[in-house]
Formats: sequence, structure tokens, C-alpha cells
Amino acid sequence: MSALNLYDTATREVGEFQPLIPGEVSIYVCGATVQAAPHIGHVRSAVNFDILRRWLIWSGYEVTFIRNVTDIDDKILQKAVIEKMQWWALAMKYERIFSAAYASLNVLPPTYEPRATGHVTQMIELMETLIANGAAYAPGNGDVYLEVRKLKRYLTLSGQKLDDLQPAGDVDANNSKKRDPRDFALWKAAKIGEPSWPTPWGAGRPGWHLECSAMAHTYLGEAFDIHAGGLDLIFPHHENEIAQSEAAGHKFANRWLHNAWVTQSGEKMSKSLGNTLQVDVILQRVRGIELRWYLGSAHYRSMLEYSEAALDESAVAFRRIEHFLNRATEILGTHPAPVVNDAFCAAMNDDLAVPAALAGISENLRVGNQAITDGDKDAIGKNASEIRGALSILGCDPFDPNYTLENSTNLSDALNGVITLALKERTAARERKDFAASDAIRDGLLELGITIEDTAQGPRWSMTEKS
RNA sequence: GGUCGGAUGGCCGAGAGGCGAGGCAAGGGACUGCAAAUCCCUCUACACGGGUUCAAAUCCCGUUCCGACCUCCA
Repeated sequence: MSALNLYDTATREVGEFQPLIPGEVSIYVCGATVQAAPHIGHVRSAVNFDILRRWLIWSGYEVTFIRNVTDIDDKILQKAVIEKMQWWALAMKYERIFSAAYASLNVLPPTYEPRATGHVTQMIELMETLIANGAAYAPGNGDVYLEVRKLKRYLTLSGQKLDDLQPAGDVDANNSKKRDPRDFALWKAAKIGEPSWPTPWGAGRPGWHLECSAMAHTYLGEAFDIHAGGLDLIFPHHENEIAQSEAAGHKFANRWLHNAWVTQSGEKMSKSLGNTLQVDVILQRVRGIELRWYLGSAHYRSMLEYSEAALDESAVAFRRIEHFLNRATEILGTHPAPVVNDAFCAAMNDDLAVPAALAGISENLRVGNQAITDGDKDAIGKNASEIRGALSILGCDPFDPNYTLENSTNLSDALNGVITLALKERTAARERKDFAASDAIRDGLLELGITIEDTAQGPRWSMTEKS
């Protein structure tokens, strides 16, 4: 088997993945700031790194997967005012919606999902270390800043130069206690009415970046294998995480992975552009497994241009695969056992080249369908197994119990259709006064526990307990 | 201004010096009571202008257009 090669944002090259500890992989993914419901861009990130995780697990690694929840920040406080809720109630509300979205897309739950507010102690410890090192300073106003000009290296991930950065817009140069306008806040002094935690430098709340360094350190140690997140996190978030952690003497992440956007008309989804597509809205159009198939089908570093047509086409393609697996199961009398073939393996090991892997699935599908025509059970089993193996790595195995509930929803849709069909026949029979036939339909349905009522708007059916 | 990415056939979407990934759509055919499903065949592309090379979608230089980040972001 070939070795896994992954892109590293830090080097901008694809290189062989070597875990720090043989057989084990530690991953930290920057999760959501829970201030609004997720759009499909958010869950694309989760799906992409879930595929990475499943691939590593299949490859035999013991994977520790940490994905944080940022449950305190400026926007959460703002939204709490707008929604007239406690900030912590608002954060919990949206955290649950995120969790539900992840679950509907069959994203494996993280090994641990730390919240920022639960790690203030670790953040204070980190700040104490940084101040003792001379890397950070507390100017006395309750803020704590990292002094970026003192860093041995900074902005290595994004490849920028400190002096080339545009000055921060939010800094009031006259009132700022920053030694340099580009210094960033590790900790923010509490304003009146805002939540705060006591620290040696005054009451306040975490700056955005500090939490991830503290939590990554807490759960993964001073050095870990992979740090992942969206492209927009490269700067400032990940740069600042590196700055803090390295200034504290940690090695931090060995490799950086960043996923690209879901775009509309070439532009990144964002609430300010009004072009966001919330997950629950999309899930009224396609099933979770189909949305996952769509989001996972593009390479994780490529922009995915959203359109309803593309989503629909993708869903149709997935149903075709699913249909083959169902027919194969009928013929074989059992679910095909998942098998990962060499082509899929080679594609995934090449920086998770899912699109290349899909070409292999297409081939399996074509050959598998031909095998059904030919009645060649061995070939049916082989191709069905290889397809199922690929789908299970992609998190789109239709026989995965995590999709069972959803499948039963589809069953009820199908049931509804069948009954509607029967009711049309019954109506037709009644119109030609063939009551023997119409009553036979009604009695037959009743025997199955389905009660028919004739109303002014037409027949209505409901399920009753079978006696 | 700085940094980074992109432009591939009607559409989606890979590839990164040499055998035209793959899918969808379209057209033709096989099968079929009709339809569906399935299979087979066909068509076709690398934004533009130079250059390097035996060979360029791929490397180099330049140009155009699109997008991302520059302290809120997946």
C-alpha cells in the first residue's frame, strides 16, 4: 500500500505524512463559533476533515480528533442582545443546531469537543507563561497582548511580512495600549454588562486565538500531527495560534490543512453578502447522505461552486449508486462487505483525491450493473463491496445505521405515495360506482392498519394500531 | 499596496511535461408490451500572447479576467 501524502499549507507542498508517534494521529480542527445556524460551507469543512479522519482510521491509525466550540466571542454577545437571550443560552442553542447538522451528515463525533469557556484556567496559565517569557504584556487596562515584533518568526504560514499588513481597522491609535498596532489581544478586559472571568490582570474574557492554543495543548500536548480548518483561518487565527504556542515553547502543529469554500457565483458564502445556504434548508431538498456526497465529491482544496442544478445532479448520481447497492443486496441476499480497492486507496493517499476516487466508483458501477444483467454473482459482489468500501470511507454508506432513521423517513414518503396511488384507484372505482372494488381497497388498507376517511377535500388516511 | 488561489468541452469536475480521468447533458444503438432501469457507441477542452522542449493543459515570462485573506469568518 502506498503511503499517505498530504498537502501542508506551511510548505505549500504535498508530502508524505509521518505521525509524531507511529500508529497514532492527533488532529485539532477549528470548529464553529456558535452564533448562528450553520450553512453548507461550515459543514463542508466538517465533512472534508471527517473523510480525512475515516481514511486515517481505515489506514490503521489510532486517531484523536479534537474539534472545539467557540462559545464566547463578540458576535455571540451581540446576537444575544438581538435575540434577547443570555449569551450562554444562545451559544448552547446554536451548538445544538451545529451538532444536529453534523449528525445528519454522518460526521463522526470528535474524540472530545472542548468549549472555550471551559478552559479559562488553561488560558491564564498560557498567558502567565507568555508574560514570563517576555512575549506578552499586560498594559494595565485589563487587556493582555502578544508582542508580535519580538517573535522569532511570525506569519510563516501565510507568507506575509508584518510591515505589509494593512493596519488593523479596529485599533484606535490614540487610545490603544498596544506597543505595536499589530499586536493582538490574548485577553480582552470586560466591558460593563459583559461576561468575565477573573485573572491576575483584571476581569475579562478570552481573545479569539488563545482558546485554540490552550485547548490543543491540553488535549494533544505540546506537539501534534495535524491542525485543520477553513482557508480564512490561516490569517490571523492560525498565525496567532502559532505565535502564542511557539512563544510559550510549544512545537504545536506539525502540518496544516485548510479546506476551500463553498461559493456562489464565485464568491465565498457569508452572511453579509446574503448568499448563505443553511443546512436545514438544503436538507429539505436532498437527504443528508446526498448533501454529504455533494460536499465531499470535490477536492477539499478546491472551491465548490454551489448551484441547485449541481446539487440535484449529484444527488441523482448518488441514488444511482445506491440503487445498484440495493439491487446487489437483493441478489446476494446480504449486504456486501465493504472492501477498499487499490485504486481508491491510491487516490485517497494522494492528498485525499476524492474526485479521482469517484472515477473508480463509476467504473465499479458500470461493471457491477453489467454483472447484474449477466447474472454474475461474483462480479456483483466484488463491485458492490468495493463501492460500499469507498462509500463508507466517504461517510456515504447507505447501509450505515446512522442513516437508518433518515431512510425510514424516505420509506414513509414512499408509503405515502403508495397509499395515494391506492386512494386514486379507489376514487376512480367509486366514480364508476364499482363499490365492491372501492370497498375492497378500503378494507385491504384497514387490514394493514391504515384508516380511510372521506372528507370534503377528498380521502384522507392515517395510521392506526393494528389490533 | 502586500500575500495566496483560480480560469479545462454544452455543464460539473480531475490531471501538473508524452497514453484525451470521470460524471451529467445531447445524439445514435441494444434490451423492452409501454415506460423506467441497465449496457454499448459518438461528440469534445485546456483564458490570451510569447518562450523553453523532440514533446506544453502541465514549465518560464508577460497580459486579461475572477476570487480569497490583510486582526469577525469554515
